[in-house]
Amino acid sequence: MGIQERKERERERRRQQIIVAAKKVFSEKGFSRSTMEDIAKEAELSPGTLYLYFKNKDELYASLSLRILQYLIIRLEHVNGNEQLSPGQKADALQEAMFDVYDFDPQVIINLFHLQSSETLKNLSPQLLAEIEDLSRKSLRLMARIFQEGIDNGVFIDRHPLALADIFWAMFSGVILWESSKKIIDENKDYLKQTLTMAFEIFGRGLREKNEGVEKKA
Amino acid sequence: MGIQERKERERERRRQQIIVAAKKVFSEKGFSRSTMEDIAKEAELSPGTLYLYFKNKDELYASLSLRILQYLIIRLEHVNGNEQLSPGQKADALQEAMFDVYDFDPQVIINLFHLQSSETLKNLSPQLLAEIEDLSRKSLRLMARIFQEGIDNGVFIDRHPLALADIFWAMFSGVILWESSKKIIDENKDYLKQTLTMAFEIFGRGLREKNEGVEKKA
Amino acid sequence: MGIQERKERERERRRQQIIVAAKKVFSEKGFSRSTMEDIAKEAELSPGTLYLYFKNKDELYASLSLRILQYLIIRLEHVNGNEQLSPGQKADALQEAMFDVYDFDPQVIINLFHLQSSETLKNLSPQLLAEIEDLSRKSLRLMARIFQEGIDNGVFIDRHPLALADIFWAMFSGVILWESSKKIIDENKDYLKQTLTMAFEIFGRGLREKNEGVEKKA
Amino acid sequence: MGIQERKERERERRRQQIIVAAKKVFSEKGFSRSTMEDIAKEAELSPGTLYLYFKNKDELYASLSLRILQYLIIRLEHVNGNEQLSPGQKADALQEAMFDVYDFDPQVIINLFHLQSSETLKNLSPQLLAEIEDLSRKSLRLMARIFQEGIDNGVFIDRHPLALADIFWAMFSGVILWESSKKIIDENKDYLKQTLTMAFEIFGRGLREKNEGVEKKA
DNA sequence: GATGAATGAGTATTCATTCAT
DNA sequence: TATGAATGAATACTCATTCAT
Repeated sequence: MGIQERKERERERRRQQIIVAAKKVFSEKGFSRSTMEDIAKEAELSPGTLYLYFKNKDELYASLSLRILQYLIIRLEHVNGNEQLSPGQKADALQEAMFDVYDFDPQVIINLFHLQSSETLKNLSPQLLAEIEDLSRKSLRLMARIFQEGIDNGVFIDRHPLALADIFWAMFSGVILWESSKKIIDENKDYLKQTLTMAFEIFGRGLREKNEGVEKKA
Repeated sequence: MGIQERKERERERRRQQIIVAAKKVFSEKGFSRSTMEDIAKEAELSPGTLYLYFKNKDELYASLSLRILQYLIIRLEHVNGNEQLSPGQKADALQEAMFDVYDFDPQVIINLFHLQSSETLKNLSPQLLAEIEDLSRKSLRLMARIFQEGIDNGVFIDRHPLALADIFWAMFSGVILWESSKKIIDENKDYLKQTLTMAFEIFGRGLREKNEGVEKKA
Repeated sequence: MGIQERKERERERRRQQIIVAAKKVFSEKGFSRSTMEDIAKEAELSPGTLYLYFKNKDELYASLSLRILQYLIIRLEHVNGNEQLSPGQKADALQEAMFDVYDFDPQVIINLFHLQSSETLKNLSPQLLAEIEDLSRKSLRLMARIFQEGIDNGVFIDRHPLALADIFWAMFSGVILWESSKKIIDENKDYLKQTLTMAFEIFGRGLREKNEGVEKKA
Repeated sequence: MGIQERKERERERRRQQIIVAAKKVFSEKGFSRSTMEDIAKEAELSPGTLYLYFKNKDELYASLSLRILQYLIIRLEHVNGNEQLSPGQKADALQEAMFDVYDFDPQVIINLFHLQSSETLKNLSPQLLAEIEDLSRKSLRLMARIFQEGIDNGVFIDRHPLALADIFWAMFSGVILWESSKKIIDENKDYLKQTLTMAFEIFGRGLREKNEGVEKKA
């Protein structure tokens, strides 16, 4: 058992070592121009070894996103769990967390986009796919909970919290989060339009607020 | 003379025919999984013919972005040129224009992202590259002018118009526009943070506006 | 008839125009890296036009060799026909002629080599092939006749004139003439060895001649 | 250490295996009509493997020349190193060596010619290029040393040894050696003419020697 | 587990040649 | 005749993946 566990931990360490190397290489060259050999070299391993830890190149790539989602969720849970904070302060803490995510990996945006490609998804194992979907959804809900709380307390204006979480995420990452994007690209454009319309409304209010009176007269 | 002109027009028609086919194939499969043969088939041409009109696969892909930027600029110029509209109405018209851009090609986002990869840029001819940079900058300035006008008229609150244009574009397309992104990725992350901080401030205001009093009390 | 003839002359002029262009391009880039389009551009014609005058790229290339062989034969006939010259003077005149051939086209060597490739020969029309073989043989015989005359007059040492012609040609062009090379490459190595053995003998004699006594003592 | 060395030897074996296959295929079809797949098949390897040992098709081809130059130099060093031989005997041994080189690879001539094409040279790595230049020069100097010795001993007539080496090589291979040819083609034709004039002089002497008196009277 | 040499299917690109105008 | 746009077969080269050691 102890041995089993130690082995498992060792295995996990290797996985992380590879992911870190992959992150570096993908950042520099983009997905399709990075070769498995590049990554192996960066990780100071042989190409064959990579396949002991990841089924294929797509899974390796997807694991980057998984990792950042895990990090994001830890940060979100921490914000949510802090009973001391008012909804407004939580929104601010959320913003802080997002900046840290960005520091952790400035390629978040591109990673998550690449992941959405239906061709990429085909090459992922069902487990990995399920895990990503799960974490995506979870992170969205965690964000949404922050807004929900604000709305419940009458502190935020009354909007659907999930949409707000999307907007927030969109502002941050320049990307509509995985779960939503998938819908957009694969199914229809309505969801995007709703979210964006709401975003623009908020944006417009922020933009004109101070001089609203003037605008109305015009 | 007339012949020269007709030929030129014929040539342009062919280019468009290829671009339309490429757009379709790239949308369906993504860049690296689309082959030149796929595109040729879609365009009902032979692979060799593609190379009479585009230097290589990267240039063909980049031309998609060029095309959408051209369309965007036409729309923006139309909004700007309409003297009838108040700054607020222009902001709304801008939003309309952006939705139309999205209808024109829902892949805008991915296209522009792909374009930012420095590995991709290496394969573009200097002219094409210059043209893209020029149009990117031009579109940003056109958006900025709309906000500038609002600020000058005391209708919008006082922020740097270029940053507002960035935010607007980011909200819409889920992407930080080419000119800015290049800065972010290649140089430093400060510019992004500034823009985002501003975005969050506007967002926060829009979010809490109605109940600001309550929040303050809390 | 007059019209027919004028047309034929016009046609020949075009052929020469193309050959001159081809010579230039082939000299600069070598055979396989020269494209028919390069040649067409150099000749200020369209690619299609080239095919009105030459069956294919190989025939165009072969025609270069044909042209130089024709030039060579004219010079050789002139030397042979001059009754004023002694065999020794004819040998000197032969040398002069060869230098002129070289000035006419410094690529002779490479042209004739390329021509020998059996893969190239496959693409030539039987007529062209026959013509080249004929001219090659003719030029060798013309050279041989000069040596024959010297031998008959007791002026040159007694060797087979054809072999002497080969050696002469080899020295000049750095190449064993078409007829011989073909034998060497396609059939066997004996002919080359014979020729070379004789060449080395002559060379050795010329090299040591002055001090032959010394050498013999050693 | 031992492992490192064994691997290196194994690697060299593979290189030779490929070179041998390439030699065969190139001999049969010529450079441009031989495909990498042909060569791979002949070597009983996959196309990809060829690229593990040679950067590209041109480098593989150039390596054939390298190999023969290496062989030639070994033979020349052996002749030069034999203190037993008189200059005249060394010249004869040189001739023997050249015949063996020819037996080793009857394509020498064509290989070295191909190598001279400036378009080919562009695709070679600087190291390989330097190595070829070095060996070319070295082999010429080794030949020259044989003639130098003969001249120094008063056995050979007094001419520039390098030019003699060129003539010798030209007779043998039907090609003016790389170093010289490069001068000829890229710079000017003077060097060739000098060499040839000297060759013809030697030729003429060998040709007429027996009957020189007769000729002079005529 | 780890290696890295070998694989070979996959693809961008070229270019001799054709043919409608 | 001349054109030159279009063709599409041909091929060098890449790289994810495997497997004997």
